[in-house]
Amino acid sequence: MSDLLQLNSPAFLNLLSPELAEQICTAATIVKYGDGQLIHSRGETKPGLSIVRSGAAHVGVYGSDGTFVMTGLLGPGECFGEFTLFTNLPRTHDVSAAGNTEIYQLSEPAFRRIYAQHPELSNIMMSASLMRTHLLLEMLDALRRLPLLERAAKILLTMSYTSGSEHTIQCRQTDLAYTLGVTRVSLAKVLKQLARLKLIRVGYGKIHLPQRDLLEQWVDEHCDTTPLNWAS
Amino acid sequence: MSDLLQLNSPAFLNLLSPELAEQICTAATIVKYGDGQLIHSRGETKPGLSIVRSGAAHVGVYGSDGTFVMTGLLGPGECFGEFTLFTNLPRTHDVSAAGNTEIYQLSEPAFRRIYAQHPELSNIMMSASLMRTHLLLEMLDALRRLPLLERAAKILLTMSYTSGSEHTIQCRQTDLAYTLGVTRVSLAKVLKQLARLKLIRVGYGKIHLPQRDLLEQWVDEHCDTTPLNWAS
DNA sequence: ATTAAAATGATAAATATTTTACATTTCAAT
DNA sequence: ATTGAAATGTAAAATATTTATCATTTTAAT
Repeated sequence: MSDLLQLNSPAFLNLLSPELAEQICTAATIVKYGDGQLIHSRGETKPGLSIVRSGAAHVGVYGSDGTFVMTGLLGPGECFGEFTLFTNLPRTHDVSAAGNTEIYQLSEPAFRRIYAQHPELSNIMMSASLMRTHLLLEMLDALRRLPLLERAAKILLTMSYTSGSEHTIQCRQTDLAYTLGVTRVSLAKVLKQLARLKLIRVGYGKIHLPQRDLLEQWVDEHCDTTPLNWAS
Repeated sequence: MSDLLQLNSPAFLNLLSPELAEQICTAATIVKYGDGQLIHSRGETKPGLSIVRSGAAHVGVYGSDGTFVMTGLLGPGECFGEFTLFTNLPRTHDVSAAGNTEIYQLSEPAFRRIYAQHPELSNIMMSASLMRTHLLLEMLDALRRLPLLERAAKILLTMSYTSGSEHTIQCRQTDLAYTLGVTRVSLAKVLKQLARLKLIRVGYGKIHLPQRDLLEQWVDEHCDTTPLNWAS
């Protein structure tokens, strides 16, 4: 029970009061994307807030050789694009749909209007952003400190939290490998090990987590950081 | 000129209007720390905002074996502790002084008062937080994609941006190695290479960057991500 | 049902990294 | 100036990862 990852933060949309959530969804346009379709590109400058309505979104960067490095997988309720609203900088990531996906697209003016009307929104966005920072720091730590087997388990678990679906993670081994900073060959090896441990099942274009609690427990036991005493 | 790292974001304190900065510094207590002294510990719950006044702060986590994994180096004007103000969670990192260091410690009530009085503060904190997220994503990318030599160069450069001193980075090779996710032996090897390239000079407990522009240029040429066209 | 494209499975040689061990240098305290 | 602790320098064997191929499985489209 010690792991920071377990502080499974609720998605942005669920942090809002029902009224505010309602208002935002109403003000937004719902846009549908097919599997693999590009939602936003790195370099775009048009600002706006996006929230996953259904499906999931892959966030990452295309290298100059065309390879895609995934940095995150966002499920329903998760938002992205805040960066464009609070800094005058272009988008830093490519975002594409994982399966059929609906996105609430909120234009900058609409966002500003709501933001001005609801002072509590700033606190919520701040807390969401800080939570994300925190997850990133955990991910960095995993990347640096954990052997590949543990690293893979931990990141699969993290992804399952934000992906929306508890038992299936939609992504190719090639992408996962890049996310973990290793080659597909190395990844395949550890996936097989995790499968032997009955923690996952490897599918075609997806990884199944038959019982996430088991994976949680395993990660907990094997990926120690100094336990935080949340009660203290 | 393509690299995201080059978007050398100003420190928090410098984003504030002079009046606001003044008010914050006045409201805060200045606390002095000697080299290596602990400023905050992971697990602490007392909230508050800290800003480096002089010197520098090492941010990281102690593993259960006592080893320290540094995740960042903060110089004058940089802040930390926002996490404790916007989430009800304990501190997630250990922070210690690198050399003689002065910290502005702003209590939660003082922060809240100023925060309520200055609506623009929320935007600034948001933008600072998002910038940090961004740096972390860059760091993650470097960790995953770049060979050790390039990775080391890039992270040294990043550290030089936030450390306050342009030409010297205060940290032991052991810490740097952990930060890069490799052993000291591997790190030493690439540091020697970087030194041969005249990009750095290795000291005792510190690394010198005689000409940061040279390092910048080298990183730019060797650590390609798809260039962002900032002008578009 | 057949087929082609996409993804996974698997292997071996080449390369990189870690581990382990010990030598040397630097710094600060006497 | 001397000394001990802390940090860096270096080397070789053991281990892990990548690279480069090719085979097999799965999926979706005809």
